[in-house]
Parts: sequence; C-alpha cells; structure tokens
Amino acid sequence: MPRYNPKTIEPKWQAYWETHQTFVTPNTPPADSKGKMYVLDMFPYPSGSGLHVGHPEGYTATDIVCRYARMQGKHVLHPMGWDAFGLPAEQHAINTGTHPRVTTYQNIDTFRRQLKMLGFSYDWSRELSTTDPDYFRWTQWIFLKLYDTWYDPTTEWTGPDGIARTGRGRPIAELPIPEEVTAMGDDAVRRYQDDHRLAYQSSAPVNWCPELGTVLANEEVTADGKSDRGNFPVERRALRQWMLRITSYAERLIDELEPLDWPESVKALQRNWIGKSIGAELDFPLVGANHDFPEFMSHRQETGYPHTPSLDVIRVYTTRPDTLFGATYMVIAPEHPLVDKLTTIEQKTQVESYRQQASLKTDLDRTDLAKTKTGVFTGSYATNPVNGNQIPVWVADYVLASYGTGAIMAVPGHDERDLEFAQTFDLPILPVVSPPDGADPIGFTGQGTAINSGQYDGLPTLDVKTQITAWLAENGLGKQAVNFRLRDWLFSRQRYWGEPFPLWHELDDDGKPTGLVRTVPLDQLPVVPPDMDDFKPKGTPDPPLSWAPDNWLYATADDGVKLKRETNSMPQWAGSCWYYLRFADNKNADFFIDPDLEKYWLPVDLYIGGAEHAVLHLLYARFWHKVLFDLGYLSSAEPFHKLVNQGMILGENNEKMSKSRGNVINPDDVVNQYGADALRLYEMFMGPLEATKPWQMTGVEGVSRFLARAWRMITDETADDVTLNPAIDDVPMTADQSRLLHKTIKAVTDDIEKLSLNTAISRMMEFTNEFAGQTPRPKAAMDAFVRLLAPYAPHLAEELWQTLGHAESLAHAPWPKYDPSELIETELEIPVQINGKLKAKIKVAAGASQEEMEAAAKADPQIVAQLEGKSVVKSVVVVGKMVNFVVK
RNA sequence: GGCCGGAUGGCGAAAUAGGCAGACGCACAGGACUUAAAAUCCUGGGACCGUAACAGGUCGUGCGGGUUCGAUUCCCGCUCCGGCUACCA
Repeated sequence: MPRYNPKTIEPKWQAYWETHQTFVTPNTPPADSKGKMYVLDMFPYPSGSGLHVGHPEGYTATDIVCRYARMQGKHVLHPMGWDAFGLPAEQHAINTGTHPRVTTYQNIDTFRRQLKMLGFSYDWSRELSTTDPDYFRWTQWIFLKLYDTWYDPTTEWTGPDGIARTGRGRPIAELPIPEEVTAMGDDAVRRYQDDHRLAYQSSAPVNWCPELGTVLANEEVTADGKSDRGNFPVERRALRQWMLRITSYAERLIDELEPLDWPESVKALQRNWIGKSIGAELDFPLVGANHDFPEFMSHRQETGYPHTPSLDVIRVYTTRPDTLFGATYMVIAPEHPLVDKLTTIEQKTQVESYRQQASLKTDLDRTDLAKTKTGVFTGSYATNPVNGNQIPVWVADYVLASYGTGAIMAVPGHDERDLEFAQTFDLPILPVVSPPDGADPIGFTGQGTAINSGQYDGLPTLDVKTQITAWLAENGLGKQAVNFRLRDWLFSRQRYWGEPFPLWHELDDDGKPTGLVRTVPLDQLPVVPPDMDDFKPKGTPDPPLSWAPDNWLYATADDGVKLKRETNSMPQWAGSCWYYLRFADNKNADFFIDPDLEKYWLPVDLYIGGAEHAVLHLLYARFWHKVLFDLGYLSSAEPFHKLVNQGMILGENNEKMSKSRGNVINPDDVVNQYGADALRLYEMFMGPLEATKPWQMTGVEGVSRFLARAWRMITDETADDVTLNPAIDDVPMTADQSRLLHKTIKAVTDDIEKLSLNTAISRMMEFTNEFAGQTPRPKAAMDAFVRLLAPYAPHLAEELWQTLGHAESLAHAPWPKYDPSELIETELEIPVQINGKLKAKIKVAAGASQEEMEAAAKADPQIVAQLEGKSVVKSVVVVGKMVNFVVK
C-alpha cells in the first residue's frame, strides 16, 4: 500500500531534525571527536524571486560532505546566512514605498523556508544577516580597524602561523612621523596619518548617471556607456570617496595564494587581476626647463634619482627599458597633473577640449579597442635621456592616469598601441629590436636582438633590459620598479540600504568640512541607518543619507567641535568580507569573534560557490582577513583552505537560464512533483560539480525511479503501513553479495572524498539493481546501503533506517567501512589482443602468473585460429590486466 | 587580443601512473503483467558491412601528425564551442 511518497516522508524528518536539534553544533567538540570540519556555502543574496536551481547545486554538495563527515565522527560547522544589503531591495522600496528592511526580511523568510524544504543540515542557530545591527556593528568595527591601520612594507615578522613575512599592517599610532610634520602641529600630524591609513578619502572619478540620480559600479554600466538599468547616459565625475588601500597587500595576496587548495584557474584569475609586472621607472627631462640637457644629466649624477619626480621631468613606467632608444614620443594621460604646464599657448584650445571630452567618457568608452586612438600634441618636448633626442609630448586617453605614473614613453616600433597611435598621427617609428627569425622588426613585441641602440646593439633583449636599467640607476635617471594592475578599492556608495560609515566629519565655524575625521567609539556602534521615508536619489550625487534628519546627521563633540556624519555607505562586499568568521561565534556581544573559537574553527576547510566570485569577493575577503591577521586578531593568514567552484546549470535548451528565455526551472515545482531528495540527487547526478550542464526534467524522473526502487528494496509496498520487506532477513551475505557491498562502500567513500558525487550515485544504483531482485536480502547489506545513501537522500534514508529497526536518527550513525580482503576476485576476465586489437577474452585465476596468463591466452581457440600461419614477434603480458601478441 | 575551461552514442555522462571505450541514467525499441493504461519487471542497443539467424569483419572518443606492442589518456600543430577579462605601457 505505501508507495514511496516524499510528500509524507520529507516534512516528517525535517520536523524531527528541528525538534531534536540534530544539526545544532555546540562550540565544544564531544570527547571522541575526530576533529573539526568547517564547510561553507557562499551565502545568497535573498532576492525577491526566491531560490533558483543553481543554489541547491553547491548547497547539496556541501551538505553531502557535512553529513558524511558527521557520520565519520567529525565535529562539523555548517552554517547559512544572508548577504542582504544591496541595490535591488532599495530600488524595490523606491518603486513600492515599502521599506527595504521589510522586503529584505520577507525575502529571507522565503529563502529560509526553501532551504529547509530541501533538507540541508545547517545549524540554523548560527544564522545571520549582514543587515542585522548585531552583525553590521562589527562590520563597522572592522572598518574602523582598517581606518586605524597603516601598512609598513619593511617590518620583518613571524605570525602565529609560524611563517616569516616582510611587511605588516600596524596600528596608526606606530606610524613614524617626520620631524618637519610634527613641527607643523597636531592637525598636520593627523593629516599625515590620514595619508597612510588603509581606509582613506580621495577624489575618484565615478560613473554618475544623472537620470537615475545615482553612482553606478563599473559592472552596472553597459559596453556603450549606458546604465544597465534604464539605458540612460552615464558620465564620469570626480567625487570624494572612501578608498581601501588593498594595493599595499598586493604582493602578499599573490604570494600567499600559492599553497592554497584552490582551482589553478581561480588562482590564475586572481594573479592576473593583481597583475604584477616588473620593469623600470625613469625620468625624461622637459625641454625648455631652467637647464639644458647636459646640465640636467650631471645634476642627476650628483644628486641621484629623487623619490618624487621634480616638476621639470616626466616620469614614466615601462616593462621594456630595453626599447628606450626606440622611444620617439611620449604620452601623458588627460588627467596628468603636468598637462596644463606642458600645454603651449597655441595648443591650449585643442588640449582643453580634448580633456573635456575625455572626462565625459566612461572607462569602457575609453578602453573600447574598436575605436581608433585619439590624442593631441601639447606643444612641448622632452629629451630621451639615452640619446639626447628631443621628442614630442602628447596627451591621449589610451594612457590611463591610474596605472604606473600616468605617463609613458611611446615605442611605436615594438608596442601595438603606440604603433597604431604613431601611424594615426604620423609620428616617427624606430625599430630597436630585431626578431630572432629575421622578420620585420616593426610591430615585433617579443624578445630579440638590439639594433639602433648604440653600444647595446647586438645584445639579447634580456641583457639590454638589465644593462639599461643599471645605467639609469647609476646616472640617477631611474630604477627598477614593480607595478600592479590592482587599484585601491573604491569602498563608498551613495545608497541608503548599506552599512553607514562609523565616522564624523569635523566642521569649521562656517559649517564646512575641514577634511579631518573622527571615529564613532565602539560602545556607540552600530551606527544604524536613520529612519527615512524618502531615500529616492534627487538627481545630484549627494547620498540619500545627506538629507537624513538633523538629529542623526549633526552633533557636537565634547570639545565643542561641530560634527557631521559621513553620508556615504559601504558597498555590498563589506558584509561578505567576514561573515565566515562570525558564524563561528555569531552571538558574541563583546567581540566580533572569540579568539579560541577562531583558532578552533578557522580556516574554512571547504568553501563551495560560483565562479563569478573568483576574483572580487574572494580577494576582498582575503584582504580583510590579512589585515585582521596582522593586527593579531586571527591565527591564520588565509580564510579558505579549499575552494571549489560549482558549474552553471543551463536550461533544457542548453542556454543560460533567464526569465526572458523562458527556460527557468523553479526548485519549488521540482520538489512538489518529485521531492527534495530527488532534486538533490538529480543535481548531483547531472555530471561533475564543476561542469556547466543542461537541465533535463526526465533526468529527475530517472533518479526519482531509483529512490523508489531503493524504497521497494527495503519496505513492503503491499503492507498497510511502512514495514520491512519480508525478503529482508538476518542471513549472512553470499560471497558475491559481500564483494558487491564492499566494492560499493569503497567506491562511494572514495568518490565523496574526490567530490565525484555523480559516480558515487551510479555505484549506489548498481547496488540496488543487483540486490533489489534477490531473496533473501541480508539485513546487514541493507543497513550499510542506507547509510551510504543518507548524505544524498537524507529523508528517504532516515525513513528506511527507521524501517530497518533503528530508533535514532542516522545523522551520526557510523559510516560503513569496507574490508579490502572482501574485494578480491577469485577469477579474472582478461582481454587478449593481437596487435593491440581485442580478439578474445579469457578467464584466469586471480593470482595467475605471467607465464600462466600467456599460456591460457595461447590456448584460447579464437587466438589459436587468429595466430594460424603467423609468427608472434613479441608477447606483452601485464599480470592481472591483459595480454597482447605482436604478430607479423 | 589575453587568460581559463571544454569537445566521447540520439541526450546527460563514465573510464586516464597509457591496457576490454561508452559504467550509470535518460530517451528509444521489443516483451511480460493488465480488459486497457499508468506503474513495475525482463531484454536490446556506437556506426557500417555481413548473416535466415549465429559467426565474422571494418571503422569509431573534434581535425592533422608523432611516441608506443598498445593512445580518449602522453607530445607537437590546428579547428570549433563556452566562461572570464579587456589599451595596465
């Protein structure tokens, strides 16, 4: 009578786990614990549309690992939370008038219900949301720690992880202040400190969309410079912003990536993003400054290369100092501070209008390769220090102000971009590297032999590089230099629904900001966003908080100084930078994480999530982690030991799932029709976790049939209640049954360890295919099988486990062990090949020797017939594997 | 343009310290059960040639080479597809 019915089984066991607190993990491990295991999912943004099928993919994989680990006696931490600040909730609020807090917590309720419906073994007592004041209180506190830190690149030290490093984040109080600064008074000292903090203010160009009245992130701007939402024009504007000095950690973010158990592709992505390059920095003296070229050279020989460039030079960065002789012109970025000084009266109009145009372009506009290069001549010249040639200085937006020194020496002979520019504006092109194959040197960007390079002619590129760099250094003209593509992190947003900065700006008597800042003390955190009805952007770049009620916005300090709150808010990344720490101690009211709990639970042992976070989230979180590590709050320098990226699930038509394509699969519908166990099992059975793979509803039906077969193997469908199938008996296993069981245990265990979950499921299918038809079925085999199935289809497994007579949940039942001696086959089937092609199969005893195998192969009638009249040149026999005869 | 990943039956896939290609599942076909269907169970299956049916043969893991007794697996050179990134000097 009772068929397999997930609709009764699944709610029953979900309720059981909840009332028995089966998956609540105490912070103290049991005495017999086999060690801790922290398994983390990338927590979701609780969007209004609910869970999509991509979420349960990674979540099921981690759940399987956790359930398996618990059955092995490990102490498992498996939490879930919500990355719930962000623009969609705010936009929704503007459109509907509902406060974002309301919609956010509604969405969270939906997500929680859906996740519980899928039977994940989260410890819900550790749930958190980045929008909880108890949580963002500590996000603000960590920001203040960043604010209170400077990076000392020279300190040598050994961390609690036992690794020696150079460079460390240190409290700002330890920053040495130069005497001349101290002499200028307290405010000067404060400003000097502000210039060294890891969190600092700067005027940065941002994507400003007047129609939407908001600043947009680069990824919210389309390729043609329009807003992603609404398709309105976007322009560049310089606004005061908060920045985080992630660049000072660039070197360590590369170096400390190396030992991590991460996909090589993700490591490569991060390395490329940081983009370290080694080259040289050098000065080109301007023609017409208060000296002539020989005078400049002798002056530099005496005084050496200055730390900051003097105003009579253009400083450039190049990765190809060996091509210095080929530098036939220079280019400075439109935002370069020397532009005005260099522009002659005749060129002024042109340069001004060019700058104006460039300032309106978005980054994407400027980097669009399809467009031809643009630029204008400044009217000025500089001297190439290596040969004394006077070369023109141009302004062009293909040179970026934010990379290197914002100026380049252009070598059109050996750089594609410079070549294109030189051809457009008819500038001289001088080849200085001859390719090894004797091809045309112009446009050659590889390594070769120097030409047209004076004394360096004939030398290989690498030698010229070191020799010219050395020459520059000796003459005080330049030095070897390292550059990073990574920029400091623009950390402020003009939004309401985010963490407010815990900062005050000091105001002068006229109510204008002085540029000096005060922090909100810890005991006054969190700074909660004020209650406001109207946070709709007003068409100016002022953040919504700037029209917050005065009692929130203004205050007077104890010393009488007038204060105004910082009205920017933090980006969504802030909350996700440290949530993995808080899970280990989410209720701590006194500190962001207890040091002992940090030491016990961290780092995360396994972190699974989508590849879209391969760079930003993972880089930002590593950065914060390292700062907290340097300050002594954490015991490990890296947050995530092992990382796995789940692949994307495509629609049934093999395209990315999207509403507009109409190919979205809703997990609720799948669970309704087939049950949570079937959805979980199918998502794991589709293929390798990392692979991109298309959905097939018939595939869900397939795994659902397997679950029903397992059900019938153990229960009696003809009975009125769920009872044990009468074919199951307490009998010993036959040799074949025992071998299959032990092979299945071994395969399923090995596969979980490798996260090869699709093949583990096929092994269990083979097991049921074999056992389901047998009578009697040994109860011990059924017992072991149910435990193997438990991580994948936990509801069904619990029900079957109970049917097999167990009173307790199997969540902590011991994982089955296999006996290697049970795996041994007595007789092997061996392929016999002739010239590498399969011709016959023979049976030999398991321990057969090489000679025995060859003899058996030669005795096979098929082989005898095939070898008739031919001579065997060679016999290849691999013991226990195969036989091959090479014949003529 | 750069970096990364991929290409195996009608479909999702499996197998690589080099050793029976296609496990497992889907779809399909035939059969059993049924008045019938659903469900379930059994059987079949890479392609081509061949046979009444067996037998047997040839080809076959994107393409072209190479190494090897033997290559889906290793090496060299391509093609196509997907993802990310994009003037970083």
